Amino acid sequence: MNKILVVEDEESLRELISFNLTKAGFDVVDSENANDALIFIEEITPDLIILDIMMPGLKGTQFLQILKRSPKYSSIPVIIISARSSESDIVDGLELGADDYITKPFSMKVLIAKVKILLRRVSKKEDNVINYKGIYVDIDKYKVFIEDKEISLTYKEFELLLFFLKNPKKVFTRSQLLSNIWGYDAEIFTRTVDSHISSLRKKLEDKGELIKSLPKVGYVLE
Amino acid sequence: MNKILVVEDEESLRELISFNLTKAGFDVVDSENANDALIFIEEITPDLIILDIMMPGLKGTQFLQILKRSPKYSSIPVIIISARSSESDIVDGLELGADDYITKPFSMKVLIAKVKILLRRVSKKEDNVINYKGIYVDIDKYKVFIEDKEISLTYKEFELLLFFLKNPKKVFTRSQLLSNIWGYDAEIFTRTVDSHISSLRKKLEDKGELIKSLPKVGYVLE
DNA sequence: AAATTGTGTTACAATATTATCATAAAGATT
DNA sequence: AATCTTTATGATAATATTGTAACACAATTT
Repeated sequence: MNKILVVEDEESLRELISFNLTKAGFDVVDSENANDALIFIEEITPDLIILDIMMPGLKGTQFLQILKRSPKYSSIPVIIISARSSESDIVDGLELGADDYITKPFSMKVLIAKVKILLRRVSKKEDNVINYKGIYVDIDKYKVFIEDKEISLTYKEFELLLFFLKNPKKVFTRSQLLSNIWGYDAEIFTRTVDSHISSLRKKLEDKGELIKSLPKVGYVLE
Repeated sequence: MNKILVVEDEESLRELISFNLTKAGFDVVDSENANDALIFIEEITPDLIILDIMMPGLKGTQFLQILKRSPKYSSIPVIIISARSSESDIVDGLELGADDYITKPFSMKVLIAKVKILLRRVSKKEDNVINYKGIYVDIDKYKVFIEDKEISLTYKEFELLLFFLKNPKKVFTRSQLLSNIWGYDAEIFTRTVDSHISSLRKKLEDKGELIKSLPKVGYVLE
């Protein structure tokens, strides 16, 4: 999730922007002045900054200069918002190093679209994920969430869950599971699978009920 | 010198834009329709495109779609110019993949400032610094700082850290790390990785805890 | 040449995971 | 209902993995 820092002195506008960005799925931190903003940048290193250029105290322009001179943070994209819409204001803002300039009043949808564009180039890698009935698995990260709450699985539990998720509604015998996940060939009589199913079900909480057992056959993820 | 392709059907505006861009030091090619523009792109591969979205013949939107679907040219930045200024027009244009949207009538100075911004970002060579959760790496200088304090890493430790920083939160097996950092078929035991992880963790002090080990899987930078 | 540094290997203790087993629970069959 | 079969699950032992210090050797520096 991308982090956005909103620097705006006017409370109602700051809250409106924060609310809309949060709703759009961003992780928002806001600051009512540029001095605090500099501290936040150190702390959270945002992926993008929305900056009101006219503020009491440290001016937006000064803030932008400081930011753009810092090798550490100069690459963070900045969108300026400003009530001033004259040609020279816009050109000045952009020449200071801002990546976009939006004049007040502005549309939240447009702001969000512009935020997305600027972030598009930064985070282009797509995730390898599976989402099935409230079970969310990020395969590359080895992470599992049930209804947005992360749970921790062991290797075998993870592999087992992943196998079911890749083959939902298909019934597997214990030997099939053993050969696919454990790599065993022989038709061994063992309760090992049962045992792992049991602990997986418990960790999946109510989603555990999605793993059904079919007597005399095996297991399915419904 | 940067090459800019201007796609605009209205002759007077096309000439005005071309004239101003040329005066600003750009190498301009113009096209009065989108079909021709596609040919120019093949021939000259411009660094940036200025596109009127409403044109007879092949529409600007269609042109943009074709462009953005082409892996070869999808990264060329596009500035849309349009008489339509409604919120939905702007959002649609941006979502199609444009990098900016300017409504007619517009200021030439602003257009040029925006062109410069987009070119600045493209021409800026890929980041040679990484800043992640208090770990700051200057790749060219081979320097690593944790919370502004410089630490000294060996070559392998540095490469290992860099690899993790470039792929944060992704889990890698020891073999993956070996092949990515040590080379193709380095005849090396996987426990070597553990060893290096261990020393890297120690040098990273409290940040060392960001490198997590996943039993039976590998390591991740959280 | 000696000292230092970087790297890969090994050994062993500390951890974590997994398989197995015993027993309970559930379901089927008569 | 009684009996038999199958599944669930917790405890525990067995196994596998990981962390790290120690060491050897090569490369580099002094």
